[in-house]
Amino acid sequence: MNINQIAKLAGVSPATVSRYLNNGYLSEEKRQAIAKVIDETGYIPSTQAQTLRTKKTKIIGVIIPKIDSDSISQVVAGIGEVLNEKGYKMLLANTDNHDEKEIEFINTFKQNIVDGIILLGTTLTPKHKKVLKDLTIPYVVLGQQTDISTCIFHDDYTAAYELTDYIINKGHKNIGYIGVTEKDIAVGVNRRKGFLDALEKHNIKLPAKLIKTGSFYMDNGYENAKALLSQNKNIDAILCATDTIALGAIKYLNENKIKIPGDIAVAGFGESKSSSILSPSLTTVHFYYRDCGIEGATFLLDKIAKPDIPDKAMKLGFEIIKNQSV
Amino acid sequence: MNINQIAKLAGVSPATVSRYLNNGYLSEEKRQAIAKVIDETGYIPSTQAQTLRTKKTKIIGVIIPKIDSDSISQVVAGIGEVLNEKGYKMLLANTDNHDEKEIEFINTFKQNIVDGIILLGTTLTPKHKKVLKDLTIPYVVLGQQTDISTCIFHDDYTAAYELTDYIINKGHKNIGYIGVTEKDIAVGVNRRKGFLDALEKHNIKLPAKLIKTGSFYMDNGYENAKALLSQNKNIDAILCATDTIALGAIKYLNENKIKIPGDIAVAGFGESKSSSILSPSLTTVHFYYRDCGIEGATFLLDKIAKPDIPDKAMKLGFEIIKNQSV
DNA sequence: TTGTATGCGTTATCAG
DNA sequence: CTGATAACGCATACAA
Repeated sequence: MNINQIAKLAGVSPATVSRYLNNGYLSEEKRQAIAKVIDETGYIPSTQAQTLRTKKTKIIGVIIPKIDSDSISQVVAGIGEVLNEKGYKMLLANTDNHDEKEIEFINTFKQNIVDGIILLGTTLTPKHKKVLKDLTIPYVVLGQQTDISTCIFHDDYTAAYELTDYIINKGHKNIGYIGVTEKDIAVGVNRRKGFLDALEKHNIKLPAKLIKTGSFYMDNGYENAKALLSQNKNIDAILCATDTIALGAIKYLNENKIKIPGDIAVAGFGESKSSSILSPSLTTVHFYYRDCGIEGATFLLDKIAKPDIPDKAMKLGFEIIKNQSV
Repeated sequence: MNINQIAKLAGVSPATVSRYLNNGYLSEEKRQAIAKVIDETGYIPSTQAQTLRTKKTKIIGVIIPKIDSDSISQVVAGIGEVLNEKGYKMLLANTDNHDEKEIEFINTFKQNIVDGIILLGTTLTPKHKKVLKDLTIPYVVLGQQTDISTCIFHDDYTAAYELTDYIINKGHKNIGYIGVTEKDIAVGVNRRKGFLDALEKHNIKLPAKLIKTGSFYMDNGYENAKALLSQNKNIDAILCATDTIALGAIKYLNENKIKIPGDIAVAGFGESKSSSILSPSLTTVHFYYRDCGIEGATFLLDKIAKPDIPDKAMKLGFEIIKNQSV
């Protein structure tokens, strides 16, 4: 079933049917005739052919580092909400934390199959930037600050600074830190810097063995909590770069009957769903993930509609969630 | 940049370039000439035009009820793994638990834009079945049993039966149940039936006010735990249809200083990430979510390649995770 | 082994 | 307001 057959059945030209489908610049009479035929036949226009002509797919590519993460799924939910509402679809690509795959996906996407790209960034290597700059379709970066395009990110530095300040004011001085790779500027660098600067403000010197780095997964927290405790007998708090990592640390502490926060205080970032259910509940930072997705998608669609609107960098706020673990 | 220009630059016909791109039925000489031009120009064939000709998009539509769920994101991760490997892309549609939206998405998808559909089912109404049956492209249903197509699902009934049996054998007799809508056969009906049958085996009669129903979200657990406790003074255990619901119940119990499992035992389904970190850790059921996604995607791609392979129904196993909350 | 010609289903242009 | 016609970029039957 195609537009020609519909035209024939309705006694009009294909062009008129096309008008009916789009602008709708035709007489009431023909409109009804066409409507009737389409209703009877259940005709659906070919998206491919439309795309071939219009160069618009109404599909947005979304690249994420992993799917089973509380924070990321919230961002994706926010994106999906906007896209849905505006009649766009979402092509989801999961890199499983392999950053070369991001480049691969961007290259796949630019093969005319998406109208725009949303990159939920972890690392932005020079190679990434090169590929992105060569992109002719609009894109936004979420979660990382960058000057190459519009980005919407969180105030990781201040969040870490204030959270650390809070922990210190609660009487903790020997604070261990479990972070992630510095290739991730937002989570790896900024959160750690906020932590260190807050310590400095309080004139606390940190021995190197109180700082650990690992993956984004729970076992990082588990293993490095173990390492921190065995290497630092005076340690009285652990700050983890993400809630997931904090969960791993808590698991280790629980298994070894170490009391939280009595023996060791623990805090994380991201306000994962379980943070409020744990006992003691986890002190953490609320970021506006859903809003991040909504803002990003909204801007991207705007940009697609009006390519000349200027790029922007948008920093979102945060909220310290003061729970029982500190 | 299109195939004609490449052909001109390489001094061959467009058809030859097309052959180079596909079967590759040409002389070494021309092959190299074309390769050189493509390399220099960075030419990428138009997916749309290819699709318009071949009717293949290499895109699979995946419809899910919500994204921010441990279990669903695992299934999606499994699907993504397979699709990636086979050069397919994933169009993700999130219904936010509105089942009419599923139908909407199926209708959108069948507009020639996907080669197949994976439906992560919650409810399969007659309307759903009608729309699915009309579908001309292959599809599979995950998480629900159905006879209209290939489905891969979990043994919810036996899991609930054995888990309940375990709870009873641990000395609990006044067990409350917090479930979900019966429109969801797998989670709403089968888990509850397994629960009730296990009680019956032990000759335990259950007053109606020990059974509650609500949403898939934490507040269902929270509110209904409150209701159960206020209405049943002898209650000594609560079985929840999902871990998320159990987390809500635990939150209520914690807030009211009710000891788990001393005063009330709690169990759930799905082995959410936090289940092992909670203290006490949550007794739950491990389902093979990732495998479900992998199996589903693999079968779907097989079906696309060979449309005449027969449909099948595949029931996956489970494992009771005996933790401290019971 | 290669090239020519045609059509996939739609939209845009332009004349009527 | 409407219709004929020409693209969009590619793959394939067929001829060479």
